[in-house]
Amino acid sequence: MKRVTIHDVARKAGVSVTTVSRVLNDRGYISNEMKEKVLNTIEELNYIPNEMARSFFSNQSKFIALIVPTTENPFFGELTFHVEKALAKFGYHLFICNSLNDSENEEKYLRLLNEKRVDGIIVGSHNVDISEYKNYEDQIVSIERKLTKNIPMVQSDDYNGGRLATQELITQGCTNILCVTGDKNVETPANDRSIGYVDEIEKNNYRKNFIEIPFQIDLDEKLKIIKETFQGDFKYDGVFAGDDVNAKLFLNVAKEMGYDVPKDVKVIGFDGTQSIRYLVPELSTVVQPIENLAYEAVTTLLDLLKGKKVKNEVILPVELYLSETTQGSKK
Amino acid sequence: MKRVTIHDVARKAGVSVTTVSRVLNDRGYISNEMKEKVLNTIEELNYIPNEMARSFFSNQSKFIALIVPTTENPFFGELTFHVEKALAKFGYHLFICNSLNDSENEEKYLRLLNEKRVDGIIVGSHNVDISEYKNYEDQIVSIERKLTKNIPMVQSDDYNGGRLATQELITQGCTNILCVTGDKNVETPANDRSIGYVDEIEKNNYRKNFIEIPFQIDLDEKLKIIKETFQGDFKYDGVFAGDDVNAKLFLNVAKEMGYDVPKDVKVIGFDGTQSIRYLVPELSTVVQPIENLAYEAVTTLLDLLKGKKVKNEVILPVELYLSETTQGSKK
DNA sequence: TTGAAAGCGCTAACAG
DNA sequence: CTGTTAGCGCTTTCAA
Repeated sequence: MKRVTIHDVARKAGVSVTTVSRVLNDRGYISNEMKEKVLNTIEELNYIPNEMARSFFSNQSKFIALIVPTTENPFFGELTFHVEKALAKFGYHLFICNSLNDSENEEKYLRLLNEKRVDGIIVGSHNVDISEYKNYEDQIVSIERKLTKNIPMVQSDDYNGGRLATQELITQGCTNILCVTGDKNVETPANDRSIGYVDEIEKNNYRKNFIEIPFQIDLDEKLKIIKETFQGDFKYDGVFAGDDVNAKLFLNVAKEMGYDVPKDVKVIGFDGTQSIRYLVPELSTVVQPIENLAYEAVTTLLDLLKGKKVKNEVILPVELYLSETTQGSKK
Repeated sequence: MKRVTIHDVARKAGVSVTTVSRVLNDRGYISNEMKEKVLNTIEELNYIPNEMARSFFSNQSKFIALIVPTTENPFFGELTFHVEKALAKFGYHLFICNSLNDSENEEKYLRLLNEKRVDGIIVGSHNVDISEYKNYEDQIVSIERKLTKNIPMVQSDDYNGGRLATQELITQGCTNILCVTGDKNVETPANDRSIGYVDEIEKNNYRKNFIEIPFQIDLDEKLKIIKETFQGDFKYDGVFAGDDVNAKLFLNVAKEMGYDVPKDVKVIGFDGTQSIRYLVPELSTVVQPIENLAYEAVTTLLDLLKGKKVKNEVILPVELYLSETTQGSKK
């Protein structure tokens, strides 16, 4: 069906398209009489402005891309939700890209975003050669990921989160604590979580123990890695699990192996998504301010696009949420 | 910065813009010589076609909207993920709309989608007066929601899922089974889940018991409704929970109240998202084929847009996944 | 206070 | 096989 255009409105109202445009955008001088006439005609014809034409003309798509490994993961799922909400508030729309942490995917998306002329990009993914992003320095913000010196980053206070979690385990009497990390060769503030762990462990002269579980492998593989921890004597009495999914997988394995949490081993996760807090309420965890992360990333990016000066780094505080996996049942 | 356009390429290559366009789209006759010259220039100038201009001209945004209550919910989160994947496969992009099941939001989105000229809409939301959607009958497909007679719908075999779950509970010895439903006055195939329940219960001459938990209320309110079930004597020995989130909330409350699952009461959920299967592996549930739902919805919609004849209803089979909440620990 | 006309980047008749 | 030209729907000079 043929859509009604600004010309149709102009003709019907007996005015010029310029006048209609003026009414539409509330710009320039218009007599009330004209304005009303146009408004009525718009209503009558049920005219809906064509944003594609506007975008084309103004050279602004009003789309912001969010690149994440996968929205299937609760953390990125909720992040996505809040980013969309924040963007909508400012009249922008979300263009979601699931990179699956595959650099080829990510490059394809980058090309696509370029073609689509998205106005800006928020990166929460962990891949691709940083060089690719250099070309976009004036329209990128990252979340929990350092891309280049110049690209602003928004992150949680990962270091402090690591410390809080480790401290708590120690306070609860743990002396041999395992720290689960992600890919160590990806430079991300999430690594600071283990630095926080290390600092607390060293302060107490305990032993440091690590296992590495790359984020992008599938859940069965993660399970396998965790199970290997239990081969031979399982000697840890505390686990700082890096993220909540790992933490819960760990709980599952521990249960299967007949270990009692928190009696035999205490566990603290990281992220504290709403899904986890309701679906796995027994899990103690470090809660990231996901909604704020999203909001800060969005506002920082929009400021950047406006040419404003923005902070190179925004660090938001985390909070320890304690439950049964560290404290025993609270009944 | 000024972007390089097709004109720049044409000028530099010493050809007409038509020729460049032909190369770009691989249309019409071009000599290899020309083609190569153009291709080289494109490379040299690092020319990236402006999709906004193309969309504007072709009147196709290549965006498909997905309207869901909220991607925070694991089911819709995973659905969104798979819809994006399917769309990408066919060269389309996702425009995500979180309606929060608020009809005002949903109408605002509808207006926006109209302005943005999205090519089609997939509705997985549960709100808004159906009348609103009538204007889009030729470009809408719904998932698990009947909108109008003419709008194609893709759904799981909810009825059979309800039967399977109820049967299983009965087989396991339950005689007084509670069925948790959503909003009964929203017409959705999810209601067929309780019809399946009813049919099985009646076949066995047991008592029917219902509680209603609207989807859109927040999780604390859901918890409250569930807790009320436990006021006075809790008399059920089986629960068919409508969806997995409700099921897990139920498990949490039962545990808190000192009930043993599955000894005192057996529980079966519905949805079987990957999140749930890994984060709450003990939960027995009816698994929906989420990825297929997404894929069918996308292909049906794209066919519809091409003017092809499409099925008015696609029903995909579900599968019962049995675990500890019905069968006791499997150790 | 209003309108005519140019132009955003691209594709597609149409002509050569 | 290649180029000229018009036009997609809108906004914005510029002139009246």
